Amino acid sequence: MSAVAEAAGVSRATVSRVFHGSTPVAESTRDAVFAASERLGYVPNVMARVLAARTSDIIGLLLRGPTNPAYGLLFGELQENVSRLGLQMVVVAPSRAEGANFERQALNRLLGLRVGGMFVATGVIRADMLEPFLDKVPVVIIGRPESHPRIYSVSYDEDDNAYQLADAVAGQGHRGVAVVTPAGGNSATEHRRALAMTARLREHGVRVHPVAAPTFGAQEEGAREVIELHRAGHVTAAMFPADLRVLAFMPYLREAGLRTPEDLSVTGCDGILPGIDMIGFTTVRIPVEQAAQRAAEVMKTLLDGSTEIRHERLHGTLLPGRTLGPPPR
Amino acid sequence: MSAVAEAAGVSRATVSRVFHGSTPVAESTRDAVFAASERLGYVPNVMARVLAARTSDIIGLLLRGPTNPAYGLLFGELQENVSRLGLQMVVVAPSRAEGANFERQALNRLLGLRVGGMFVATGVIRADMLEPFLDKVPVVIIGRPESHPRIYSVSYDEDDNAYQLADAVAGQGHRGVAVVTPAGGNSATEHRRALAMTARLREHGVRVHPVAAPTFGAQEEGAREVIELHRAGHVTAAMFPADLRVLAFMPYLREAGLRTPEDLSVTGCDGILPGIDMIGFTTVRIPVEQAAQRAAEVMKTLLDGSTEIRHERLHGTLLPGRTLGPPPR
DNA sequence: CTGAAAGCGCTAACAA
DNA sequence: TTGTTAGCGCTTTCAG
Repeated sequence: MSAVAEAAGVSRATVSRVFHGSTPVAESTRDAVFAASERLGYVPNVMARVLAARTSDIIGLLLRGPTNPAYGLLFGELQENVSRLGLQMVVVAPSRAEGANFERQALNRLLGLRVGGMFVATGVIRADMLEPFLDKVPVVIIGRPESHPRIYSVSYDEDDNAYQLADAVAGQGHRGVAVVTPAGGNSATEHRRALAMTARLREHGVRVHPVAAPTFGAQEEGAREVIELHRAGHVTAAMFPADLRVLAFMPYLREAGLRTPEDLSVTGCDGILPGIDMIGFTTVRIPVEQAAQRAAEVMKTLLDGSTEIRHERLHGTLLPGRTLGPPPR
Repeated sequence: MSAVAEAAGVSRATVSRVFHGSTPVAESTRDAVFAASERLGYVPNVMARVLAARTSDIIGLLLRGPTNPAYGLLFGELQENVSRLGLQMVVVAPSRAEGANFERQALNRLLGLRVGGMFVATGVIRADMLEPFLDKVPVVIIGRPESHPRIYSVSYDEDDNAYQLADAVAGQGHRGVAVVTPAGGNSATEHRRALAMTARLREHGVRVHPVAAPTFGAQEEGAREVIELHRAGHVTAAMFPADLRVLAFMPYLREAGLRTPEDLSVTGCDGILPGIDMIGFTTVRIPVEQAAQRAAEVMKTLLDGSTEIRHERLHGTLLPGRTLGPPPR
């Protein structure tokens, strides 16, 4: 910076002003500074800037499982929206290699960077873990229903998603349906979806057979039970709380010599997977793009001093596919 | 920090030592410091630390298109490997909203953070753009063939991938094949794959019909031409340089009333998409996990002072699927 | 509109 | 093993 200042024949303070200053700078000086920094290849040191300014326009994203296409999409969309608003974004992902409280580690990594705001898109960090930082950093939780009175959240209306699917299944005339139901501790979202599906189906007078799917990460959990239920003539359709689960289920179906929807209808949820339309899943598409946009907008207002806290819920849209048909006669 | 120091009855330097110091600290003092910082909720300021130490163990990842599942997977795997080696990682993604040279912007964001090392996983940043920083920061390019004498790279052997697929297609007895060939400026990788496929097919004595696919992002580019070529009886198979392109092609195929592989065989490349096996694409699976592992290991040695530069190429494995069969008679 | 000077929170010799 | 003392590169009053 001193080099640039010297080359441009001004003080360091002026260089600073040219780059970020609120104070006006003479056109000529500005040009001189830009020219000099260009020539010298000057890249401002963000660390020093943040340290001195005690504030940062870098906002952090705590992202669970970038491997999951739904999170990948969220990342991409947030990035677009955030930079459209003139903010910067860096991302950290928790890693199991970081030990027991690995999500905590990732959170600290972000906090250590003294980000100016935080997006939290992970199921496991609990709201009260964030509490100590609320005074220092605006936080927006994305994708997970949250009702903390001091934390803004933008999430999906999972109940509505489930209802849409349940209505579609019931509407086809199915009277016995398997609902794969993951434990709450593993995926709050999937758990909730499954419960909502079950409730709605019952309202329709459908006989529901819940299938437990306790293990985290084992997407095929419950597959055999579903097949059994079908064999025994108890169900003509199976509802899964996530597309990836349907995907994992298909080989079992094929192995059992069954076809969908002729023998058994199946539905998923998410609608994000590229090619989902090709495979033809009946599913609900969650509005990731919209969530990203809202989250970015909200962050902006929060950074601008707003203190209004809301918990927004976005609606998904039913994606009719060929895996849902009427029950076999 | 001063607060902690005071509470623990030591100097700030000692607090610093307890947290990161190479110098030994008495057990008792260490405990006192930890106790105090726990009580006061002290989170070290990474910015200040980096500024003072002039070095950082945070390594940055410049990631193109997190929306693409292949990049998402790379992100996830890198994160695991990196933290297993005791390093931290932050990620930035270029955003088109950042204007013309948006990749440049993202690069600067990373440089501004004064990361201790950089992974570059994006097709567009040219090696010579990185040159000015090579002295300051070790750089590892991932996924893109690179031969810069000062930049380490870990990439996929795209020629070999293409050969495997071409051999499989030729082996089925196809004598006329369409190869969708994107322009080099858009995706160097896909361009290279297409050229290699073409060359290999020709070695097998196959008649190749290149189909230009100039537009970036329009995955369905070339679809109609392929259909035409088939209609005219020129080709019995179509090779695409990426799975996503195959995916985009399928609706056209269906619309034309054609089936695969009975009427037309198709192959892709990447093998990353969840459900790819279900769809049954014939493709090559690129070894993302292995690339991530190597990249992390290499980064570690580079940070430890190694200066050895190599350009590693990893082999993919053929994923036979049901979209490739013998030509119709 | 611009310069001087005082830090931001921390590390790294150098002494003790 | 610990404290003292300079900074790291930048921002921000406060005067001019």
